[in-house]
Amino acid sequence: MDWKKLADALIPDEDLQPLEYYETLYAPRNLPKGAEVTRLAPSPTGFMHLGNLYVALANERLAHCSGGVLYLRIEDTDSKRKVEGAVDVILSSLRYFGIAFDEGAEIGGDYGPYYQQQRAKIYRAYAKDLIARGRAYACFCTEEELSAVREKQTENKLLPGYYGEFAKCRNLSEEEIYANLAAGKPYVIRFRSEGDVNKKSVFHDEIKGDITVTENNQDVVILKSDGIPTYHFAHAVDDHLMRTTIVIRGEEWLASLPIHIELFGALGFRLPRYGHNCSIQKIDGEDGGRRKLSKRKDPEASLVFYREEGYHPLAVKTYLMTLLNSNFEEWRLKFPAKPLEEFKFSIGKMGKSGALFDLDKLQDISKEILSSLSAEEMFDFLSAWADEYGSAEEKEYFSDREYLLRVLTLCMGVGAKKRRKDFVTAKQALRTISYFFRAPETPAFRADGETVKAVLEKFMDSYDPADDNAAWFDKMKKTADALGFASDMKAYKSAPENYRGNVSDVAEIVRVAMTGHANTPDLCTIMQILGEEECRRRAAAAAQNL
RNA sequence: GGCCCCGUGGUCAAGAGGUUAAGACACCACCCUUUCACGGUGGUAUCAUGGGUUCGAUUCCCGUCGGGGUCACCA
Repeated sequence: MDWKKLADALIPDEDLQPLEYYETLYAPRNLPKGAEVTRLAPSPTGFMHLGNLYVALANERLAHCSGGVLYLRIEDTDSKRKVEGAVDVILSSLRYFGIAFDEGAEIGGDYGPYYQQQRAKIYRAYAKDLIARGRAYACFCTEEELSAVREKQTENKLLPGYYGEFAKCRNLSEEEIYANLAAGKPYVIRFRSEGDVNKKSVFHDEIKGDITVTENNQDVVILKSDGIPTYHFAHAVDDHLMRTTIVIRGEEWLASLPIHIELFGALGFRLPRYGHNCSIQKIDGEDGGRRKLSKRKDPEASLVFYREEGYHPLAVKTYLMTLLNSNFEEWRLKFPAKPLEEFKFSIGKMGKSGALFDLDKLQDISKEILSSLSAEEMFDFLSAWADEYGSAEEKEYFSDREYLLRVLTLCMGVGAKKRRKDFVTAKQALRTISYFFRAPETPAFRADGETVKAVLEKFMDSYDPADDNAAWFDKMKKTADALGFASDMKAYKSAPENYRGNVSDVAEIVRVAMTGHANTPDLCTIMQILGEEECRRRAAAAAQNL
């Protein structure tokens, strides 16, 4: 068989470059020893998964901790799944979560283009070479034929797929091929595998360690009938030409590693190193079964979720880092003020088993991150969130910068001995401080109406906005004493039956009347911020609505 | 089902042939406290299972079980 001629017939493009052209155009990178070249290779489906960020972070840290390069390649080879604006979703997610890449889609670089659609000629050149060398062939099987074969294989408990005796088009005669072409039958290009599934070998995965790989025997499709490559083929060509040194990807790719190994070999490429990262899981149902975070079932699988809820990007990143490198958390606790870029990320510290998504942990980290912000930084963070997701009312909070800054300073405990950690997300923070902007709707008191009324009346009678904290609290105590509550906590504790309650119960009534909440920062300061007039109005309203 | 990966508290996990088996989150208790938080102290709780190797195994080996992934002209 004249394979050269066949290659010309199957891939008739006349404007293909010889392979040496690409090899010299995309010369090996000139980087210091140990520098890693890693990549982000999302497909533009319009959906960014937490797992995307997880893997992105690992690749980013690996590149930048080694003085290497991180690039972004858009894997847009599936025309059916392509979604308008999806690249923007990718770019904006990476920007929001602070994953900075050095070259790639939208910013360019020496190894582009970085959109696979634009690399079609390159793939076709390499595929043509494979055909000319007898390592790839045209397959004219229809989808129906393929699924019929697969069904039969499953029925007979055979390994499903296109291989060996089931690879009908593998040994088509020259006449048959040209007849099919003349008849205009659509075809795909398949790789001619020389592997044997009975042969196994040990492969070193950077994360999993030594693993057993079974040789590939599948004649996988490398060019689809539209002439666009499949993932496997594009991966081999691109990661070779872009000179990727290490590929960190989800462990769902482990199963196709044998294909990639054979493909790289047939193309004469040196295999990059691989690290297969386990995916983030979630408990499913009552039986305690685990599964991957699912795009369809779990809102928290989507990166949009964290943005809408107003999680600080650094909180999400920090949480992911704790999952990625087991010694990260220890480092963070030791150096709370250091940026996470200073942590020495190590691929060897990546876990082998899939972690369960832990919202509690994320929230704890979020509190800590937010409590480390200055009032101004918090203002900016909240403002940016409100711009995009806040209600009209919440957007109004930002019109008086001075006022909001006072509120934030108090609520965050800026300047106090200890910072407060009440804020978890932007959304929750804005809800929490809403009482600074409007009276609570229906304050819920634990005490009975009579008591509430008496306390509010008595306290507001003596209230003077000019009082300092001590004077203010002194009046709170007087109110307590006058109404049969203990003002002295020790006295109360030794004989609680002698009192209706203690000064904290009295304070709670005023607190709830002012804010609607039983838990707030220092009440005295809140009342100063609200202003005398507003405080009297709220006290009166609360007493009236009982 | 075939193939592959994984298995230390509820969760993330450190760990080593001999340890009182770290730490963090969550939970509980107490302390601090004008409430709430913060903070502090303490506590409950873990080596999936059977068999080997060994003086000794949670650690090494094999089986079992359990969980996960994958078997496309999707990535």
